[in-house]
Amino acid sequence: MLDIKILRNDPDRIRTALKNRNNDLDITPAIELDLKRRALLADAEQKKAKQNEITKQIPAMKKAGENTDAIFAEMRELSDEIKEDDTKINEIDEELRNFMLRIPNIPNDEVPVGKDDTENVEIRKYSTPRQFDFEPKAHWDIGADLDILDFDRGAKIAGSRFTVYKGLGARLERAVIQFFLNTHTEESGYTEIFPPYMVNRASMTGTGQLPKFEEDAFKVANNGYFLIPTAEVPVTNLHRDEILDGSKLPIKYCAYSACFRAEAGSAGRDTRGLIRQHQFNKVELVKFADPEKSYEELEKLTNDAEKLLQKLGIAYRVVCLSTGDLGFSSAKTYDIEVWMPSYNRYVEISSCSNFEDYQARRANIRFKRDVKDKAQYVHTLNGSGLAVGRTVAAILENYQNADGTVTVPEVLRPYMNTDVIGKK
RNA sequence: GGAGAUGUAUCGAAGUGGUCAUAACGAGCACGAUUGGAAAUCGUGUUGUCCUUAACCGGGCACGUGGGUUCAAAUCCCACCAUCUCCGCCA
Repeated sequence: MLDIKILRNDPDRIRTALKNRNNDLDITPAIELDLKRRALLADAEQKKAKQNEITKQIPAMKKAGENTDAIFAEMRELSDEIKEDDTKINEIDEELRNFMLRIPNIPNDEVPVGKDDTENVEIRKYSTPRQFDFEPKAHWDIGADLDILDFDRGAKIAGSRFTVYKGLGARLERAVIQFFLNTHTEESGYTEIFPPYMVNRASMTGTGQLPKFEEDAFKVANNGYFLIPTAEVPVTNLHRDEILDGSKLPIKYCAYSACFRAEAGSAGRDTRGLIRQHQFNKVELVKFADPEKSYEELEKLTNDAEKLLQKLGIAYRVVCLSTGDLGFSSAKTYDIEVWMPSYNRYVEISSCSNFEDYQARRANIRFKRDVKDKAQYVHTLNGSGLAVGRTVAAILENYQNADGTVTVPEVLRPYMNTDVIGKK
């Protein structure tokens, strides 16, 4: 959520941001609601002040034996008026809040202005795509041929966009998770969290998934909870409604979780393989940072995620998302894209964002530099480190051999207990 | 799932319809006094948020959350949430 003061004092800044995002939302109604709200509020508060003052005198009047009938009648009327005002204010409040929750974050000045993902800017590249001296297969074919991925049975027992991992496939998925978490905790200083996979509405609102993107989430029928679309939701909300100790910043968490996405609106896209599933595994990195250092922390976080692909020895590139492709809550995002031979292009495997105080304001996460200081909002950041299913897909494709087997990347061998995934 | 209890500031805790939410009392914390220095002791200070204002001042709201009753609610009523204890069920 944006600071309402920006709406009051510098609405054009929001208008520009919306325009750069290709968002045609008109904020005029919000400005009017805010004005109306403040006028009503001033009126109601004046009435309440009067009510409080007279109420204070009543015990003395009663003690003195004075007749209070007239004053009670007058007060009843005042009380009714106040209730009426309060009802109106509450309605406007909710309407305004709802509106504010649907205004996306303002992109950072450094973010390239662009209409969509074609105008993202490549920042750097690691290694070069592997050149094959045979016709490489797509990971879904490799997985099926090696009997380690079972898409048909995934569809049978659940539905489309669900996959069963089997044998060394299941083990590879688990190895990747282990490798990621161990690297983050042992080398990069993150504290591991294992969060709930279901969260309440307040948590989903805190990180920005609600109210605008409710149709993208799975909702649990009998308790109204949501299946998490990413560990970002429970982990960022760990500190919802808290005031953090400034000397402890940055707080760095990593978390493995399954992630659940309805993938509404992406029917027909990436229907084959592991790229777009209703349930997938991901290791997420989350930081709570001092506003003055958050962009420094974004670079570090992105590097922490990149390190995994370097260790795995797979080509990737980092792009800075343009305003037209930037996520709703984010002020700046780097995507890490891994080389995927079947797509013959780079495919997103991580998205590293600085949300500045946008999520912190929604989730009310603050900090004090010193005990005497006033609490201020932290900056929240997160990034995938990395998407596990897509990593497995990238490994299968980039490490495949002419005979149909797949070489296990060096760093995963301790977890896999084999050098090669071969036919049985 | 059943029964009971609890929810007040940083923590413990008092307050059961108005004169104690500028929230008693105790602790913590900050500053000061005392001291060679510390402990102990003494003193002073210490909630958040919203509206208004250049600022000061002023005002509103908040006793788990949301409603209701009342001229007036921490206090009475209803619903919900969380925690604890016991019972049942369960990996």
